[in-house]
Amino acid sequence: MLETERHEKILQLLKEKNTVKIQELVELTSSSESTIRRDLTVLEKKEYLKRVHGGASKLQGKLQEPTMNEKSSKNHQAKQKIAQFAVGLIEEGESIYLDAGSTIVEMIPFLPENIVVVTNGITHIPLLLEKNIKTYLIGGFVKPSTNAVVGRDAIASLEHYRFDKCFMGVNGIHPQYGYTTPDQEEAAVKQLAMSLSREAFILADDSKFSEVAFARIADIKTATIITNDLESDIKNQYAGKTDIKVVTA
Amino acid sequence: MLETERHEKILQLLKEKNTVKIQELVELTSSSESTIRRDLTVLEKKEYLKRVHGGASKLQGKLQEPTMNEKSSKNHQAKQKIAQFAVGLIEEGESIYLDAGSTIVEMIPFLPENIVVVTNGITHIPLLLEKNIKTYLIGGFVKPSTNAVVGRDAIASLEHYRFDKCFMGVNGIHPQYGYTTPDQEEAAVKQLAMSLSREAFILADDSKFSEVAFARIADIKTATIITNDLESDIKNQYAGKTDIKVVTA
DNA sequence: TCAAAATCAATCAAAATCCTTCATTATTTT
DNA sequence: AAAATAATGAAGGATTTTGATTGATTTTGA
Repeated sequence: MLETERHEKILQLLKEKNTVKIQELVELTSSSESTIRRDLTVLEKKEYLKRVHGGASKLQGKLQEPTMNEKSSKNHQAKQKIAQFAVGLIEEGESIYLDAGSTIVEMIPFLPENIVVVTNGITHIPLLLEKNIKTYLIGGFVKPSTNAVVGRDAIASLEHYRFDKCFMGVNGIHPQYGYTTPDQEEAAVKQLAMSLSREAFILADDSKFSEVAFARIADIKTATIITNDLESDIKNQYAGKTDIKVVTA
Repeated sequence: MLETERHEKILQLLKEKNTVKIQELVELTSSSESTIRRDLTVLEKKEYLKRVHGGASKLQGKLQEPTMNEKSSKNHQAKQKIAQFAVGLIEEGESIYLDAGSTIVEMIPFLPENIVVVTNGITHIPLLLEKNIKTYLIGGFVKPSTNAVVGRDAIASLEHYRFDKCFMGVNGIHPQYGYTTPDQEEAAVKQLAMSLSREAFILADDSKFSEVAFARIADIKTATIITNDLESDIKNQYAGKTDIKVVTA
């Protein structure tokens, strides 16, 4: 691989995440640990980043609130673990639907090349193209707040496709009220995408459990949940109602 | 193959990708590794790019623009004038189709708010949203090199809409062969968008006249051309065949 | 604090890329 | 048309990059 191409990927990921682990970069670039270490050394010398034990971090003039940092990075780590696990379920040659949103975007760096991705998330596109993944975009109204494509035309556009697997973020998971999200139009798109998939997966950290948002997407049993460690009383609530895959962080 | 033709291909790809591998260029130009290496050496000396182990990368900062600029910056001013004139044709409340591509993107800063825009250019989206313009995106395959949405699904997606006006970039304008562009799939999308519009406008600087590219979009008379100053012999060629609006720069 | 685990730096052989040279093929000039 | 000039592709050895291994260092968790 081209030296600068790898450097760009590293800096790109760092831009999104503030900190990166060596192992992530090894997988992202499919090169060896040694190579990544050498890259980091070079990039540090050029003052593009700061090396830290275990990886590298953004180099910024002012440090942010340490409490904020600690919390969000922990949350972020959980998200990444979940995303990485989700990608592990994908097999070569499959066609995949990726929901718009920050939960799902974490999957992209880990995706294999030989798949077809359909998405309604415009912000995913550059990342997908950078990975040389065949990418299809749903047509329709672009919701300004989230850069997600929704509405009547999005529904019609979706009907053109069928998926092996789809991956969704949601705002609420509840044993009785099912999966929910605040926006009615996004819910409709998610619902249809799920019904067009052989298998549906919900990615959610533990904070989403027992929450209920305005618009209902689907019943709890229509998807497999991928989440991080759960408290045991929550686990019991869902026992037998649907598959839950727990990623231990 | 002509030397300059290869050089242009190289620079073109570099523009899109930031970094290119030798092997990519070998395939793209179907010439040997040696030749590509020689080309890169030449282009580096002219400060069009930077060689790196494995290929070449864009040189960033100030150098890249000004060297190119004898041609490009003059060209850019013309493009802007043309774009501004085109926007002047739009009236409040109209529904507009904007083609993907660098010619059309120049229009966006001048657009009024109270219109509806449909586009197949993903890179236009953030600019449009920033201006609070109601934006619809065509669905379909995302062409990596141009970030344009094309293909069968794009065609189907387009059929949902009707436009008051559409604005297009093209690569060739010829009195006999009409409007042409290098990519067959993009041509199909342009063609349909034009036929869905009450009025169609082609934005083109004078370098596009008398050129012919691979894929035909439409006959010369199906659109109004917006261009900068033309030499009089060219003007005569088109006299009576179609409307030409000339923007004096 | 200490020991186990993880991460790191240094080294070296293998692989990939690069440069030089030369014969061959195109293009231009005469 | 022939000669001169320029561009091309292939082959070899030189150089750079890479990945694996080793032992040193740092972090982690009891």
